[in-house]
Amino acid sequence: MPSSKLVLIDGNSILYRAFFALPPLTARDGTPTNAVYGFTTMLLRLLSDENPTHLAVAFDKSKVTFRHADFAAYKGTRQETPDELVQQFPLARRTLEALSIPMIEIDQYEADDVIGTLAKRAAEAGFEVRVVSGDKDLLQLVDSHVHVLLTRKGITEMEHFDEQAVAQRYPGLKPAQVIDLKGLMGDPSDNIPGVPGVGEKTALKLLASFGTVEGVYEHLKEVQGQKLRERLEQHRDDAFLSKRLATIACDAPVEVDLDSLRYEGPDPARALAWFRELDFRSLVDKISEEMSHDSTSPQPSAEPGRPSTAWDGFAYDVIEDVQAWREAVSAFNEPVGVMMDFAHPDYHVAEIRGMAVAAPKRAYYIRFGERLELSDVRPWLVSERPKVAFDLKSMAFALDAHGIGLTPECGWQDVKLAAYLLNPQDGDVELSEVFARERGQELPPREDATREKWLAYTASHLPPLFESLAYTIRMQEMERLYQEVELPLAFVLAKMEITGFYVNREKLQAFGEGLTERIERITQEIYELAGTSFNLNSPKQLGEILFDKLGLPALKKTKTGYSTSADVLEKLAPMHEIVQKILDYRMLAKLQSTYVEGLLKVIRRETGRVHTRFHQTLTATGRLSSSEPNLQNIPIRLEEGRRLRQVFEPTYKDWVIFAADYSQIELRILAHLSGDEALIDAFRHDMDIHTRTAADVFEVPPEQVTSLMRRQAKAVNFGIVYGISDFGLSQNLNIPQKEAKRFIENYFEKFPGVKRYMDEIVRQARERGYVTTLMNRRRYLPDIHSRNYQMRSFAERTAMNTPIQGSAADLIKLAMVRIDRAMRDAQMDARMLLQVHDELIFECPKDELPALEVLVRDNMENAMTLSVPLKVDTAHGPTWYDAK
DNA sequence: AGCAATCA
DNA sequence: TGATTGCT
Repeated sequence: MPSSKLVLIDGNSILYRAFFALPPLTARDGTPTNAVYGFTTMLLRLLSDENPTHLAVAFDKSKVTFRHADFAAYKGTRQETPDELVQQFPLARRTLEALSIPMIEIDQYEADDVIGTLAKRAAEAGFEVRVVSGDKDLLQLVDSHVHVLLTRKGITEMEHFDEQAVAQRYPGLKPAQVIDLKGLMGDPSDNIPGVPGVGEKTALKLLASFGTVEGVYEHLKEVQGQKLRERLEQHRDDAFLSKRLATIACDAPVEVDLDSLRYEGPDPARALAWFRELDFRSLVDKISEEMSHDSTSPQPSAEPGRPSTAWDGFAYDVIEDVQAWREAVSAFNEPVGVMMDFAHPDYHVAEIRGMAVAAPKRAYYIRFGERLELSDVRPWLVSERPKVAFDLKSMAFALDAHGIGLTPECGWQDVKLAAYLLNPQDGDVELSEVFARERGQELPPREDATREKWLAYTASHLPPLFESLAYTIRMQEMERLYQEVELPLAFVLAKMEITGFYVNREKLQAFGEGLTERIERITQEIYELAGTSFNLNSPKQLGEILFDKLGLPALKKTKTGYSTSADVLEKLAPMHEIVQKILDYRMLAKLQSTYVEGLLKVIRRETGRVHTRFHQTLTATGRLSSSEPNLQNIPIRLEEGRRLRQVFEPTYKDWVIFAADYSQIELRILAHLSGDEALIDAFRHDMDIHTRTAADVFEVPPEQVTSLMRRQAKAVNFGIVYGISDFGLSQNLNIPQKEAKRFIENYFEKFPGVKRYMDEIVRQARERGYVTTLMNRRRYLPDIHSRNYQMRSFAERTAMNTPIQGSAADLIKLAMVRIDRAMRDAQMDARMLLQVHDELIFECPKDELPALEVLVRDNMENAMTLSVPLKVDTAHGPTWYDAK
């Protein structure tokens, strides 16, 4: 049996060294991390190089120690520890916690003393001991079983000192004489005086002759050199004091049992989660690599028939009959990873070939066929047994097509959702990207030939992956957002996608035919006015016609040429009748191509409905997005486009479309977040907020607010929500930037709480590197420190906008989850169809309308309690158009 | 501010 | 990929 090996680390010394040895380094949130980084890399290096059986890190507990009783000025010349280092001590402690490494500190004693005491005890108990520090004083501890590792220039480079190495570094010196050396030399860094004029050379010579400080003074007369003798005589007390100060107390009251320092290796999930939080990317890679190879850390066994973490040797069993399935699944008593084997890359094509079910130590591929059907695994899929998936919404969608309805109560967790909450800026990511980011592991390529193995392999990794994500989510206080909002919402969204929205194809085609006629007519008119035909859809050709041929002024340019955007064309409209026709053409063409043709393409033949996809893990703010088709941008502003909504009908004849939207949700959230009294007051009195803003900003009574004033105030309110810039507002209102600036200044004067909030949130973003929403959804803003004005300003506006937009997203998502549950509880037939950021669209039988209205309004208005009331407007009608 | 779709 | 337009 190999002997026990104890590694003792001088935490303070290493952190101090690391801080000054490494360039500045910060986490995403701006916290300095260079010292912790060095500390951690050193720890990991030690673990792999020394392979300790026992391990501890010692810290100084208090500034005042027993040494100060002896010499008040001890360490008196030390500079104040820099703030950037002070901040890192708690991080170092949490690092040790994450790595499960014991920490020791004792009142009145320094880390040295703890180390000396433990080293001595351990050596007596037959341990090999390694002491790690940056402080040469520790060399006094060296003996045949205690070696000292001193950090070299960097931090991971170590110089190994045994007795021989000490004698080499200080010619002829024994480790025990280190204190005598220091007694004579002193140590300016600790304000230990020593004997002035005695340096290392002289001290070593003296000690070679007389052994100790005591020996020197006993034989003072024999010392060569009168001046030296005089100095020694004069500073006798200093010499003895210095020796005492340098002497490590090997009898400190350390009430720690050596057994309790036994080191079993870190918990990989905790360690990785913590390193991820610190943004130690290279360490995340490194440690996951080490853990998958290091035989001392807990690993799945590599026995025959059992999976190892490595792809090549990965083994899994194929299950094809009910009996084997039951046996396999009943043997799991831990969270199980599940990967569905879709026959098609699009989950809306809900064909399922099989599924992988695996934990780190056992993996199966379940092949569906005659002897085992999906319905056989249904009880397990809907049970409360803990199961981990990647993209639950797609599973819930596909399984529903096979009569298996997953609910939030079914014991599922979702790696994709968890990963999104931790890094929303990455958008919709693949499983392989999460693996790469969280574990530093490359996933093998997904190939047809190894499909089943790939699924089993990845499934086996899902549970630990989820564990580490969940740990960080808890640390960032997003557990409620995950458990009570995003996770249950996935099931709600799956249901909405499954339901779809009925589209009256004939109406839509007729609408399109009307458009075609108008487009043809207007195209001819434009060609006549231009005197030539050209591609109206090409901004380049259009620009040539307008600005070169017709000689209209080019008001704005783009990177590639003239700008022909709507705001430019609107200014040119009075100058030539072709311009308005082009604007009309643009509108009609948009309606035709995007909405009529686009919608017709995605109506499902079988259902006559469109089944949009809601992306729950895409936006940086927490909003949903919608695609194929995007039902979140169906026209409404202009009547001609709005009519398109007439093609969206209820499923059944006697049903209606019901819509409920939050009134001024973002400004209400701003009122709450900022605590601005005027804004809060306005909403408590349910005023028309734009009129009220106009009255304040233009200093007139509300009755005298003109429509222009209200329009301008409305733009200011928008600007405020988006994080105002005078440039942006001037563009919006088509006014000089100076005037826009005055509007904003006026606004902030009337709403000082808003001003304070905006300043504070930007300050917070700078300090922490991120901003948060009401439910602690987080968004990192690394550009907030950019030297580039544009990028920095953008980050600042994002800092102002994200808490507002993101909190609104939190709010409506929470409402959706509750509404879904309430509708199920009440066994209603009504269905939620769409979410459009601040509104929800339903279809329901006419007779359910009153109950649905109450239920929806209640859950939306009371989703959260803010300092202003939440107001919901509702409407209904025979089509979406009529629900206004 | 945040998205998606279309076209060249 | 960029320009444009649709939505909140």
